[in-house]
Amino acid sequence: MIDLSSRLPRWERRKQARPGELLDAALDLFVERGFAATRLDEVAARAGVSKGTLYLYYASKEELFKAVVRQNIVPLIEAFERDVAASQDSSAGLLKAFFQGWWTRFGATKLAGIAKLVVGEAGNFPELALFFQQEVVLPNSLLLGSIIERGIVRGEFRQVDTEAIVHLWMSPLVMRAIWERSIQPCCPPGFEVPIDRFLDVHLQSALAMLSPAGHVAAPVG
Amino acid sequence: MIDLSSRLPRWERRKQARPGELLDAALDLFVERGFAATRLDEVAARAGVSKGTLYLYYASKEELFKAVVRQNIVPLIEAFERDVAASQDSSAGLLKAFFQGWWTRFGATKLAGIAKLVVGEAGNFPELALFFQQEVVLPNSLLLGSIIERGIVRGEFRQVDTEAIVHLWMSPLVMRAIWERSIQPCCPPGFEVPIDRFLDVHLQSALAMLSPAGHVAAPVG
DNA sequence: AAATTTGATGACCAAAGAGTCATTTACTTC
DNA sequence: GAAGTAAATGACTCTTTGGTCATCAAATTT
Repeated sequence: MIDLSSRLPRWERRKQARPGELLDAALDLFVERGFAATRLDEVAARAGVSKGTLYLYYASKEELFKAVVRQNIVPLIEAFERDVAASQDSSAGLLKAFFQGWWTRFGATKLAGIAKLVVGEAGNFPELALFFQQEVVLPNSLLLGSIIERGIVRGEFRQVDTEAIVHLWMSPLVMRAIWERSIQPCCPPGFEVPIDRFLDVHLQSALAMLSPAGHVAAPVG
Repeated sequence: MIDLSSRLPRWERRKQARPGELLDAALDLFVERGFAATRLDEVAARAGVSKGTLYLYYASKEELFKAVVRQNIVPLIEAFERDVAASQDSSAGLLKAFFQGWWTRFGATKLAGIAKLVVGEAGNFPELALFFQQEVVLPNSLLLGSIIERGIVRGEFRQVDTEAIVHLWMSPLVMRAIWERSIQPCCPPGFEVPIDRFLDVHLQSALAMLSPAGHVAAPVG
């Protein structure tokens, strides 16, 4: 005997809520498994719907991924840009805020998993890599570059090779973020360098190089 | 009409040569496509044999990968260690040689593709990540650390947080190597910072921080 | 030159997984 | 409350691929 009176509807129509729920589920799974290894069945299941429903809202796996980036990372960068533009701080303080802000708002969050994914799978999905470069990497590089140029213009920093420096200084941040999500979790025993110590040394090295009274390194070899 | 007299044997028995040929083919494909996306059929085809033959020599895809690393990267690091141990140069010169040697012998070669692969797929293949960490990353870090310690002991460098510095200074090298094999190839138009300029700025920054007369960065924030 | 050994093959299997679509059913409208 | 709309389903197709194994045939031995 089945109790028909208490039967719940098998599903609900929730056109407004579905896209966001699917995007959240997709973010989690893309970050956990990468792009190729994420199963759309599983994304749908985590969002509480069937795979067919997912295709109702996103035309393909790639479109789903782009939507995840657009919802989560693009606005983050835009907020970052506004903060920098509005800052009244010294350029050195702004630089410190950039490094720390980058880490706490991006590097330390699950969003950094997206960066790892793109780097690892760019070769197999060039479309996604191009999209990420244009929407995320480039704006971020320009932002850091603008901070450095601001310092130079104001006479707070000495003249430097801004373009090279931007890449040089993003490297430790990006690398650390990737590392914590790839090899490190597989290697439990070793005590790692705490992030504070790491960021500290990084900032120290950066400010040393920008100091207008900057010393000259001894020529080598 | 088929000319039977010129018919070649359908295959040859070449127990000695097969493993090396399979390893070379596997290296190329792992680097091109990554671990998960590399097809064993294709590895076998590139080595001129069938998939069944591949399994005659390597028990699984993972074992094949480990064999590739053992043959190509492990000896490279050992040679590197010998070079450093035998060096009569100043510690600053040794450091420069390490950065440049790392780049020319590893970063600029297809072997760097293996590093990209491991970073990107560590989450899905923890065994491989652990193996790579132990056989490649750790020895490399220890080697760079030993150079820094050597300089400190000799009084050529000031005291620093060696552990943090090792990670900080490997980051730009590894990141650049990964970058050139992931996102950069997808984004043709932009002129990139040439590697010489990049390594130059990197070394400059490193030596600045190690200088015994090292300046003190102005406190910020 | 027959018998034996073993390197090599390729058809095969089972397990995924991306994307499709005929059908069902929760809501809306009148 | 009947009819209509569209949100949601889930079974299905088509393809791919790691790994197996019965069989074949090139060397080697006797």
